[in-house]
Amino acid sequence: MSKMTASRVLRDEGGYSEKTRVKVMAEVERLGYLPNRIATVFAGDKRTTFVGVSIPDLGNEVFTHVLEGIDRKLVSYNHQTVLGMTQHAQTEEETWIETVLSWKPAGLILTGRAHTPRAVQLLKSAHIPLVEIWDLNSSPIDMCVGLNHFDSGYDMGRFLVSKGYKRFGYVGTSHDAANAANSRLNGYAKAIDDGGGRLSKQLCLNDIPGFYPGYYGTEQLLSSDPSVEVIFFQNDNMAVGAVQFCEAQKISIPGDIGIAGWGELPIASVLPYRLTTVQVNHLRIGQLAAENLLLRITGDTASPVSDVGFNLVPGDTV
Amino acid sequence: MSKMTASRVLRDEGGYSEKTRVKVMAEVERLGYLPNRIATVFAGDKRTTFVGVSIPDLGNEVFTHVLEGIDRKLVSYNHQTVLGMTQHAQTEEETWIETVLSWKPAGLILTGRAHTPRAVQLLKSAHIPLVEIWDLNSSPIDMCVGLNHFDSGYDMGRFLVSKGYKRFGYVGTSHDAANAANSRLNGYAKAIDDGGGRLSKQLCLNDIPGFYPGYYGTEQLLSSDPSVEVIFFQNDNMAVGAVQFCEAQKISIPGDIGIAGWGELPIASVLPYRLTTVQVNHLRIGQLAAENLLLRITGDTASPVSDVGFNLVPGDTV
DNA sequence: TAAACCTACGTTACCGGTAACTCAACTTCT
DNA sequence: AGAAGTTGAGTTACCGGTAACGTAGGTTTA
Repeated sequence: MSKMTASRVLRDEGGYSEKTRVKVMAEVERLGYLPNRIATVFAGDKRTTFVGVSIPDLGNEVFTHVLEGIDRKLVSYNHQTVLGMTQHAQTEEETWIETVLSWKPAGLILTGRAHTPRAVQLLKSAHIPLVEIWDLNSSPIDMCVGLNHFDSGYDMGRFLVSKGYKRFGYVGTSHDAANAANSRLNGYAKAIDDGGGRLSKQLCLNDIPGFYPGYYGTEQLLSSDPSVEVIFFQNDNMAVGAVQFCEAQKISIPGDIGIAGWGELPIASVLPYRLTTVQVNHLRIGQLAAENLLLRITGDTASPVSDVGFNLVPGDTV
Repeated sequence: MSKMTASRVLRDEGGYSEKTRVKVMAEVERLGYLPNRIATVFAGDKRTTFVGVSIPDLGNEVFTHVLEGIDRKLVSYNHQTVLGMTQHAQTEEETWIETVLSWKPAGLILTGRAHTPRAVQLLKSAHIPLVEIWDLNSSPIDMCVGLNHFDSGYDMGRFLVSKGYKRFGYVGTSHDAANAANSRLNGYAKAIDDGGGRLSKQLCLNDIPGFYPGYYGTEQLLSSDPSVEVIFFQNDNMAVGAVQFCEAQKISIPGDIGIAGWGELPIASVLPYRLTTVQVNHLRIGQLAAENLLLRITGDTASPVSDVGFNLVPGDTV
């Protein structure tokens, strides 16, 4: 029997008899044959079922939620996630993009919209479906899915202004001007400015945005500027750290100080009071990114810009 | 110029003149040539630089830490992580293994030691480096890295017995008998039995092991059996949920009830007191797994069983 | 009943690298 | 100077699938 006949049976392509099919399948069983998908890709100048997904880091819960949304969707369409942790560095991302492209992925999903010029060049000339997630981008390389971080920061700022606060603080962790957290800070600052308040102290710690930096960041901010009445944190983890600091120091919330987080992470559900925060459906971002990518992989069209939006949660901590 | 000459230059294989090298590199630059690594793998019956990494889910912080340890190490040796979320299901894992193997990965890292018979068969006949992580296994398919979960549960049980507790409780989330958390529970139960105490109530919630299940699980356990004096939780997240529940209900810790967690997750760092827990270096498990795998990929030998151990943290909550 | 058509296969060539071989030109040694 | 070795190339074949084409035998149609 020719290998072509076997190939036809295995691909369920038709053009073979039932008798032949049985014979082929018996042989497959006997030999424990597993197809070499590499050969198929190579032969047909096709692509693998891999989708490269780059995220800044895995320590940050929001990105793992996004990743989970992506992978679940991809798996259900027989695709696999190839992970890329960029450590918030564009050069790392560029290296990773070049490597992953050489393996002929079906598509790419990148976090953030800032890339090196060479990376952009590589992405464009690869001619494969691409989704930039997290921060919304009016002119994506191919597609993008996310929310407007500036607006979410602005809305929080405006809300806090409406609560009567005059002196504002901010605690975050990154110095990277191009990132989304910074857009939130910019929106927040703008809203405060528009509302006649004053952003009297902003802190960008050189740490990961977790509980403990929230804890000591609060301590640091309050000791260097005790006039601050309310603090907006980069995310809920940091805000929870702040709440714990205040509890430990018998600082009343929201009596003595207001606390606001961002991202609605699970931890907030067990606090003694509802945290003021911005609710974002991280899983949905991942799902939508994967869905749009898969549409393009199968040759359909997909919306170039998808806004998943956000919800301000008033809470009880301001 | 023949493509063979170009191939030699690009692989830095020697046997070419400087003049030729310059000519080749100029052409590479001009065409924006990217090598097709698929072709190389295909031609030489070689393997890709992909390493399949299966984890139960991404919602659980411990696994994301392990994954981070793995990926960081792999990246530094020019390998890439292909993610597999098995959703705690062996059949999902089997399907994923089959798919990933057809793409000729350099190696595999699997979480847990329980696999379907067919999966084991596939893994054995693939003849590639393989590390089973998390729970220690005296007879791994190839290699394993982790700790003895039974022992960690036993040690915690013995410690609590030594503190004078008589009536014990447990709150976890899974019903899967083969998993590591269950080994901890078994070790815990054995220590209580050996110490003459009584495991009067154990709860296995059908939920993810997060803060909120810890919160309502505690409520459920205490209302159904108020005699329980100390509760061991599946992980720190659940224990923190329990602490929050007790704070909300004005139940004193450790006066009215003892709380013990497992895994030393970051959240514990901002509690008002030090949580009694078991410290495990999750990142180290990932790193070591990747290290051993890479050793085997490059043809060296690596230890078949690596125990990363654990530390009981006495804390202030019992 | 002959032409037209379909069914179930087999044959050939190709994808893009690289191992293994060949070979001309040049260098070094006896 | 001739033999032997070295250097910098080119040539050929192959990896495992599949697209495209070929074809023998059976079936349908005019």
